[in-house]
Amino acid sequence: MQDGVDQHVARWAAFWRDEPAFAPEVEGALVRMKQLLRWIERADAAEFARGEGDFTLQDYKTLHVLMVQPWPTEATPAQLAEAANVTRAAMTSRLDRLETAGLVTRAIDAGDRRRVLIRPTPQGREMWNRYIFEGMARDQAALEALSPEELTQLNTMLRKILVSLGE
Amino acid sequence: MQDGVDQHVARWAAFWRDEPAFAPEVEGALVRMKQLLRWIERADAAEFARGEGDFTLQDYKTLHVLMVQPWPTEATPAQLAEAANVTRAAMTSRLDRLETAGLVTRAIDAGDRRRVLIRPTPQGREMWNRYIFEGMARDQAALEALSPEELTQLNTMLRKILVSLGE
DNA sequence: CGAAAGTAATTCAGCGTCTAACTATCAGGC
DNA sequence: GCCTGATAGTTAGACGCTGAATTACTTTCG
Repeated sequence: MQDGVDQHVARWAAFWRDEPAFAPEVEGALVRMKQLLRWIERADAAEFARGEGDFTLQDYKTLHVLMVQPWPTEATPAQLAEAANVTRAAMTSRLDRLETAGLVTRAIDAGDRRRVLIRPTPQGREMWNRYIFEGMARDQAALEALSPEELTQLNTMLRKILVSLGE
Repeated sequence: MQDGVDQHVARWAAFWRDEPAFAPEVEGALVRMKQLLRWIERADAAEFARGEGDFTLQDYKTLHVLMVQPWPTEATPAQLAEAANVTRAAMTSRLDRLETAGLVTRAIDAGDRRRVLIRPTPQGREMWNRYIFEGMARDQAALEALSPEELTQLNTMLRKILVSLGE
């Protein structure tokens, strides 16, 4: 079996025959991961584009990184920014939108009054529930080509990598 | 062995005990891939942040999707936009920058005069060469936790997934 | 042949994100 | 108890991206 990445990699393997920095299996794996994640991203975007409301994929992702926090479901803007991979400034404006939409609340931390604690409202939880299962179903469909054993192996390898990177 | 994703997944596994849409191994694999790619992205960004020139990581990525084209190294803006995962409008302005920097050329396709063919200049090729090997070395370092056999297995699984998605 | 539909690149307005201040609060040293 | 330095969040201005309209060219078909 072969995919588009194989051809791409084969071309460079021929070109860089004696170049130790070029590792076909490394480049192949990374390009494939990028393509897979992009495919899922597009599927998610398509789903939200269909929806007529003004609840965007970006809003959903912001809400998601909050809902995924350990109990009690709350976090500071800085933590959410880190989890969402955006700057704190960007998170401020994202939270403004979610707050005015009534999906999250802002509360000053009594122990450290510089900090702000973000918590979901009941409507926020409900909104998240409305999309999370469909999203997970799409994720499952995207990986359905793998058997449970293969999926476990895949996780084993990825886990090794992340542990080696110090996460 | 366990990583941060395991804890995260274990929490939700307990919460959604009887929810078929939640597949721990699926969510785990996707979150891990995202984290790995983010780690590499940050390493690349750090490298370019050190450089004092006005050649940005974004410029590099744009140049890269061009250099990676099959011989002869040329492509239309639309192809590059697809490869770089941005809109054509965005690619237009990216190419403006590269063109004024003397790294690529624009030429009207004689066969179809609506099309524009982008080609690297010698300076463009040299600029790309200056960064590509360091980038690949970082990629290799990021995956060094895996043995060659594991790397092959990893690619086998990712290939299966991409083929099943129709790429 | 010539009109209509399609395609490629570009331009432009709107908007989200980033960098760099700025404000408020906390912690440590004299 | 203050001053210094660090930290959390927000604000302001610049920049890049998106989506829609525009221009130029090509293809299709009556």
